[in-house]
Amino acid sequence: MKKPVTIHDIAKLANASSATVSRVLSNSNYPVSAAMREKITRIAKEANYIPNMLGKQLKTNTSMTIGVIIPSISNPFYSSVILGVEEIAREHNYHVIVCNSLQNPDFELGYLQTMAEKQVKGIILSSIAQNTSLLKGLLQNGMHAIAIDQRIDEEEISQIEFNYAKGGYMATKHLIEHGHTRIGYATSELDRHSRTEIHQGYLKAMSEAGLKPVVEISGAGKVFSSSNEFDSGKQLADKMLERHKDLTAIFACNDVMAFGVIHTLTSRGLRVPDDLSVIGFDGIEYGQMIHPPLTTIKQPDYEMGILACKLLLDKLQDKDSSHLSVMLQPRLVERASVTTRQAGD
Amino acid sequence: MKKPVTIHDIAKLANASSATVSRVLSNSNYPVSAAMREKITRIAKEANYIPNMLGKQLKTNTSMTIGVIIPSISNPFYSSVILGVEEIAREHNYHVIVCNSLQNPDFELGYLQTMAEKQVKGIILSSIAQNTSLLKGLLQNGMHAIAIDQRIDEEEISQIEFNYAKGGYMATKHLIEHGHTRIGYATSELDRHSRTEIHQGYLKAMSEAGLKPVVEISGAGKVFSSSNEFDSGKQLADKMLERHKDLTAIFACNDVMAFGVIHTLTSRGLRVPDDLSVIGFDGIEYGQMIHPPLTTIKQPDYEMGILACKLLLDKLQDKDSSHLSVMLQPRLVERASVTTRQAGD
DNA sequence: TTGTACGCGTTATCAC
DNA sequence: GTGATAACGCGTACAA
Repeated sequence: MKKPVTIHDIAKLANASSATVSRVLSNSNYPVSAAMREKITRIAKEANYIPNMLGKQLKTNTSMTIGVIIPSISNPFYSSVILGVEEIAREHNYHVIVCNSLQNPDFELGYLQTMAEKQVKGIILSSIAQNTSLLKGLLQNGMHAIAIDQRIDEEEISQIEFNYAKGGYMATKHLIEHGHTRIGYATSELDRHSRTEIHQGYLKAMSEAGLKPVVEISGAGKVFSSSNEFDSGKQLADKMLERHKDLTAIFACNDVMAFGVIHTLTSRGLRVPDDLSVIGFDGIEYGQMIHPPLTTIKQPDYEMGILACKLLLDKLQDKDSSHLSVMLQPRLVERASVTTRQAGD
Repeated sequence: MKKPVTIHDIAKLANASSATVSRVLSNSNYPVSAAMREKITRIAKEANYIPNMLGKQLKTNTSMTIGVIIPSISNPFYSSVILGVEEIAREHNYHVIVCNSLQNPDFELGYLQTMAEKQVKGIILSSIAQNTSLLKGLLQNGMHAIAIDQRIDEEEISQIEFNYAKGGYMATKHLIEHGHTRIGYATSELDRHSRTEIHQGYLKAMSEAGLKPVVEISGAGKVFSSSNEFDSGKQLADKMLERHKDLTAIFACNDVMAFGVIHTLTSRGLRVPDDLSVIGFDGIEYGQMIHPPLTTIKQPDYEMGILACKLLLDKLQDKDSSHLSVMLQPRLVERASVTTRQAGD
């Protein structure tokens, strides 16, 4: 492990000053003679020169890095978001630091702190709960933030929202339009903005149609894991079936939970959608792989990541500090888990 | 956006030297009087001091960052790996930069390069193809690497391997032990080490039992996406059913592909496992959610991430440069997609 | 126990 | 067009 070669080493080899070398190697538009430029470029290549970004970043006060804080990468919704973020980041030579908060406020704070220490100037948040004080301080010190999938009451943060309420409304409406009147809603704890909104959408659609809502809420949501959500779905379906034997459709607050619901129904010998229709929410890829393929509401996850990263980089590069707020719209994905209610029901 | 406060600012406020401030705030064990220590700590807190890691890292030549290069985060196997990596990294105050190569060699090289420029000293690789030259150069300059899920012929790289051959053997054997004799193997292109190994395991088990192998290979694998794998599974199952009408079991090279196989079988009115048994490979969580729950071979993904990160941090911290190689073992997860062959078959 | 002064690798400012 | 030289924020010999 030899000592890394610096611009000074190159300068010596090229009989030039480190200033000139810097100008050439950093693609500055500062005038340098063609001959000198060629010479330095050649020598740098021969010497296998690797620029030390720490020096550059310290000087220019810009780390080419953005951070993303999400609940968990194991949630396919978020992994799609990340994929979108990274695509845009890569195009601009930025790197992405992924932080899984696992819904733990301490982890969130820790990540936020060390991110600031590493001079990360832009972050995309989808997990901050109530720790606004630290975040507020960072914003004043030049940090930029975009919030996705979550409402943060902070003037300086651009928001990429998703119309959860409308999504919830659309899903419920879809069932109603297929003749269903006894529709249950299975949801995890209503502790996040998104959850309450979907719930509201459901209630609104039911109310408009003059139908009586049937809501079943799962116990304290621990750390997100697909298995947990799946199990919740199974349990909620069990409860619903026992307490409301006349249901003809169930709306689950996310796709994995819908998988659980379908699992329970199938296990009990009920056919989906012939005996009961099921609709999910999220639009993850696995929805098409189960039986029957899941009808659901699609959240534009990948596009969300793309948009969030674009907005963030705009903020970082321009001095444009307009803090806009975008609202993405839900889309119904019709597959095969919903059918028109049978006359005999 | 005010100018950030540095140790010099703190020094002024505390009537101390920046050296003393540094010693206190960086938790050095250098002796500082209790009074002074308390004073500096207090003032730093009041001033909302945020250390600039770039300065520290430039000085000490250590970025507390590791990089992970994988094909795609959208593959649940890799997202589990990342979760494991990050858990260990967090415990040691390291950050994780996630790089999705999307199997694109140019992206891989680019990531490797900028990683080196950012003074990342450790990386976990699962995607490097043949670009050994750049990697080799970096290793000589103090970079440390761990390879997972892939064989890299490089003396200086620790490997965390998985016994794919044994996994393939176990899956096939499991079917044979359930009385199956006409067993098809559905696989994506045999372009990765893991793929060829599983294939070999299948062949070995078949050969030992004196059975004739039936292999169907999907066309050129583009970028990984669950949908693509799923579609491959559907198509391969179609082909198999047409060419080999007497099959009683199908082994798919990954779980998502098995989902596709099951989808095709179900669509054709065949019952799984009553008419045909299906076994997968990977052990992703979604396997338990489909119908029937998928019997599969479990790769310890999360544990792989944990182990990889531990090994890497050991390398970074100690000067211990022993390059060991670990081989993780497969485990059969029995669910409900395999059954004993019917007498009438 | 505390302070001074230098260097990490780079870019920016100013002379030439 | 080129070259000294001073920062950037921090850690750390070395001196006091």
